[in-house]
Amino acid sequence: MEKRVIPVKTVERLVLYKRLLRDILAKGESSLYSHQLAKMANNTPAQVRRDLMMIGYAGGTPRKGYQTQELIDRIIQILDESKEQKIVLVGIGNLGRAILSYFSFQQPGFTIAAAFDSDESKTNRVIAGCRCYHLREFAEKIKETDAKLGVITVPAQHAQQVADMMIECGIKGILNFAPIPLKVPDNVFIDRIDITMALEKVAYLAG
Amino acid sequence: MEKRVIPVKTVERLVLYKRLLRDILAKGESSLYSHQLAKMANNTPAQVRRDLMMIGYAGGTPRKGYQTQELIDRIIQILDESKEQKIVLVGIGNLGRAILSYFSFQQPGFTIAAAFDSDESKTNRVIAGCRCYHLREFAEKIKETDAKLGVITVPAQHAQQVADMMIECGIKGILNFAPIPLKVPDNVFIDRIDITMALEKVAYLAG
DNA sequence: AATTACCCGTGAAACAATTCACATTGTTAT
DNA sequence: ATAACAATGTGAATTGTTTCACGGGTAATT
Repeated sequence: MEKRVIPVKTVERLVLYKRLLRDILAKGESSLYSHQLAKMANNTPAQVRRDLMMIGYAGGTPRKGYQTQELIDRIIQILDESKEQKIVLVGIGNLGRAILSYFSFQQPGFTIAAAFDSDESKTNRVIAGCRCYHLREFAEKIKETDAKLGVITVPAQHAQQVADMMIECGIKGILNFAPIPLKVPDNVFIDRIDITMALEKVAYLAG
Repeated sequence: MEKRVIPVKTVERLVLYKRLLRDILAKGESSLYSHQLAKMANNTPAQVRRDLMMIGYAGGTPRKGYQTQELIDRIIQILDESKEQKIVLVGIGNLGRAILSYFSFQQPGFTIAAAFDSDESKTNRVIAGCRCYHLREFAEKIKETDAKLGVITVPAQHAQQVADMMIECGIKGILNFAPIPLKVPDNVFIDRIDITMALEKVAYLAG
């Protein structure tokens, strides 16, 4: 019985659907059609229905659409947001701080449990409600917090060793903002957000 | 004679290859094999060769590999980095400021020409070398700078109207950090970086 | 109650991306 | 020289993703 039957692309859209559905619900719409969700998600009704099929949801009724709340519940159940996810962040530069602020007062379901840097001048304080430690305390703190997710916002040349350290300490999922791909074992999931690449891509494709 | 023959995925990898090749060159390696580049890019030799085929490059020699410099030049030529790209950014919050700092003292080829916000307390000053104006000056300043790319770092509920304004003013490529898809005409290219979605994805796939 | 219009669920088709596999060719070793 | 090798370039096969199209069912209308 395995779970990786849901393609990554579909997972991405499910996260989006969940947010859009919450907006819908907040507007008082207790039901909706696939074409409405598609319009908000910038895709097609067929895509929406296919995605819901992927998670084994067939609770729509032909003329009435889907029940907003029920659909949200189902997606949450699939994405398994039962527990509050603990995150650790390494690299308290501009981007690291921005992410700390970003998550401090939004994003239910996620808490950044601790942040780390190798620069003493950035540690032993609290930024956006998050305690900042020196890297040497990493192993210790990660045991205390039991975090399973890591965010890397250090310069490229240190990213791999930070990832290695995280994995060593039991981190199972990493979001890497450094502009290089990192090597991780198969049992660790890693995703990269490369802002410069995104801009170069936009520059090229806008040309 | 059109250019959109290169798939977006390939463009992304080309940007990466370019950076990796520069590192290679800096290390004094004047030539390399597809499998070496593949290892650094976390993909396969076949993928590398296929990507180079997409840009019409066939300058490799069977036993000797590719000439690093020549390959870099070819990629740069395809990505067309001849001119310095002017960018405008809207939304001087934590993330906006982080991106301003990020680009101020790195990223050759890109300059953030101006930044904007609707909050008076954030404007009329210089952050990371970038002048910050009130949104009402947007149209005027964009004409002065002749920027063609825009970055959106405002909250979700204002993102669409900011995009509309950008397009109105002649912006052709947009990088959107707000967590909702935006509607833009076909002649404008838009890409989205959704940090929360990325984290939710990592959380799910790491589970 | 029959008719109409609409929308869901899904098999099949179309399309896109990646990987395979091999002919070709330059390099090295004998 | 010649043989053995190693790497390229690419057609074909495979795998993954999106779109099409239609059967079936539900609600509103006549």
